[in-house]
Amino acid sequence: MDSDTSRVSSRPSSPEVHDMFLHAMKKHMVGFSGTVSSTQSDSPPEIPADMRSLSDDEDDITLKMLSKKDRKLLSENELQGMRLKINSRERKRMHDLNIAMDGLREVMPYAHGPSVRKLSKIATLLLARNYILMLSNSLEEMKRLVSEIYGSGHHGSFHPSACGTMAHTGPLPGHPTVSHASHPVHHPLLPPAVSTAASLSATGLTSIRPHHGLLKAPSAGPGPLGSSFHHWGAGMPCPCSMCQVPPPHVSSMSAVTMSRLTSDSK
DNA sequence: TAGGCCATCTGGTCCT
DNA sequence: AGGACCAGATGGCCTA
Repeated sequence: MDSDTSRVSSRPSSPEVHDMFLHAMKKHMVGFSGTVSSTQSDSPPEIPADMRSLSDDEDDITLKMLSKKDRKLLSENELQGMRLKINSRERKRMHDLNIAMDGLREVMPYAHGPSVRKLSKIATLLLARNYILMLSNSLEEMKRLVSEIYGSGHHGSFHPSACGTMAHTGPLPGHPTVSHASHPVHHPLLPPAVSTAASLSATGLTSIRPHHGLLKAPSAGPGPLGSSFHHWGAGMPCPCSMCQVPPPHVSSMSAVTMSRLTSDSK
């Protein structure tokens, strides 16, 4: 379910069982603060001492609840029951949302190793967006190449002009910079035209904290997200279309090359 | 210790 | 009426 089990497991994920009694008690506490913190209500051991003295006397509570002279109390109890139901629904909703978020994380091309921290929600969403943009660009580029090659029969320019718009700027984290020296690499998880620090901040990516160092290994690259996102270091194939086709020094493209290109880019 | 991230509660709003 | 969705508040956990 939640990939960050170590963290999540430290929290009571479904406190509704033991909470029924706790909430009922808290509602009957005289002078109990209206702002009931979640963690307080979720953690039975944290019941204040004065409250524990009440919890010991369950019969007293039951008596109060059943007392017909205090009809308001009953309605409050009903209210509390409703509140518990609503809280439970909300919890379930958020859990489902987290499950979906985990599903998104799983298909994100960042290193999934145990040494890598889980992407935060905001980072996951932003990276997913940029990844989709990159894939869309790659698809368009591929379409253009195919139509250019098979349409006009012109084999002269292999390097896609779309590369210019994809802003291959810095060395990709995990990528050997040398291999891309003549082939600046666009970062697949960055917006197509945003690789500079300035444009990054414009997209809000730089506003994301490096997430406690997504990579615990200190050998992250110097790129904009180099210290945080080590996408291709864990055996993940770089989805960059340029990394899946022959290097640009192959000036003429043979049919064999093209078939490889199309098959590899799937 | 500050700041980031998170889970949960809660009240409000909208929809069916 | 009940449920889904949302945003604000709150407090815990973790890391730099």
